[in-house]
Amino acid sequence: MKKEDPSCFTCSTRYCCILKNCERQYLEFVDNSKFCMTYRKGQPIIRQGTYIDGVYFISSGVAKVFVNGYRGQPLIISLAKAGSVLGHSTDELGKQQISVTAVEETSVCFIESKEYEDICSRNAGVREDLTKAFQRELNQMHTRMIHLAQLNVREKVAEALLHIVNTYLSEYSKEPFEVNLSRKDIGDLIGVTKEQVSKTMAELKKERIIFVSGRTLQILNYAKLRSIACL
Amino acid sequence: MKKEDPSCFTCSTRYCCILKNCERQYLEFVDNSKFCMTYRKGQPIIRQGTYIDGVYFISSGVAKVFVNGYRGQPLIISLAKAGSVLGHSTDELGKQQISVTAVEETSVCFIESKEYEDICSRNAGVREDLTKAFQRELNQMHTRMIHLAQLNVREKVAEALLHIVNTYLSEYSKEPFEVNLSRKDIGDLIGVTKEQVSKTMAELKKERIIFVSGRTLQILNYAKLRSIACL
DNA sequence: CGGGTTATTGAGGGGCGTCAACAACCGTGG
DNA sequence: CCACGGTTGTTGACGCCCCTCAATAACCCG
Repeated sequence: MKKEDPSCFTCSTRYCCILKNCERQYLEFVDNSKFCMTYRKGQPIIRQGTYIDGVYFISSGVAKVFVNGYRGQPLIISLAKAGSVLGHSTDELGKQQISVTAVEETSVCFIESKEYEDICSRNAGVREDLTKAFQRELNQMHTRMIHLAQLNVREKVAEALLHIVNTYLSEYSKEPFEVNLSRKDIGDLIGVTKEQVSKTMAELKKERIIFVSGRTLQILNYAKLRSIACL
Repeated sequence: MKKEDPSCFTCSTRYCCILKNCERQYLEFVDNSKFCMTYRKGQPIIRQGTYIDGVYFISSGVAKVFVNGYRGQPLIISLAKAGSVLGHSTDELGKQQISVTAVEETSVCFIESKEYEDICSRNAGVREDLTKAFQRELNQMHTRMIHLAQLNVREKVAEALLHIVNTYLSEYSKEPFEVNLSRKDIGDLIGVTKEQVSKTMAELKKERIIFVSGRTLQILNYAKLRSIACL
């Protein structure tokens, strides 16, 4: 799984929360002490219930972050992409509270807790960025809670599709792309059955708001989709 | 609204996340620079969209933390009690993303951002505790998301009642107590209509799992209630 | 005591989950 | 190359859960 380690200085996520305001000397330190790995489609990166003494940063790819719900139903908490931090969702004892699986080929960098804390304690800027990252994540969870609690299926599916596009395409773009998520996965993002996802997507296709064929997705009318999703 | 300020050293939340591992000299600093206030039942403590340059700590009372959802429907994110931190849910610019309202008489201490950051930068212990507090909050949100996404109304109501008891009574106790939340509020905790809350509570009462009369609540059978709530 | 808010309860209807049958797709092996 | 089994996606029928609406009751505060 090990690959030649890329440099932090030329990383595509050079301006992510941990690297952005890190002083040069510490960045060198990170660069030397990090481990890099690549996971293939479907491979687990983190398993709920295990212990990991460190933090992962995604440098490329897409992964699904999920928890085990009730009656064997998972709930996908979020889709992680380049720049996302993984592994800080632990309980008091450090046990991972979430699972992460690569949705497509995904490269990550691993930094040990000790080093990670060291950098935080010495870099006010990094610390601040990390706090902001936590806040951003909390706000995202609040937004998702509102969606789960108050939207109907059609609205939820629209929102899920926008979430997915946002993960795969850097800017809102109208080009078609390959979604490596099943209908069940999309449903697990929003607490809806795979059948309802299928039906709703067929509906949106008929209305010319999206184009779908298998796992190829294309957004034809962002304005309409956003208005359906109550955004 | 101002009252005589109580001391941090004798605070009932002396062992909360910010005070627990704070070095004595900084605790004195906090003690001197904090502002204390008391809000009456129904009074807003924080309003979504405003700017607050600091953080609140609840020293006593209960408050509801909520966001504005769609179609005028609020969603209650959590119930805050002694030891809870308020005001760190901001967007990039520092705008508050949540509202907080006192559910019963509530006392809070306010610390300015500058001082708060100062303490964090000088106290590794406090910093660690705050990170843990963030993690705990994120995990709680994940759990609530599963509830919102996967439970039916009966299960959700059971869970809401346990959440409420947990807020009002220090230990799981079977004594009756006064809930200063309307049926609508309870519904807004779980994304359910007030009518459904009413009906389900009547059902649970008939089954001798709880006793209710108006806003007086008593849990008669914790085991049963927990099993209904999938906990 | 009366007006306003809150709670209770019932009737009705539709949204959405469940189930099932069928179609499409994919990788494997003959 | 096609055959074939397994997984995934699609579509329809059915029924129940839960939202909506409305009427009545209980409560609170002046």
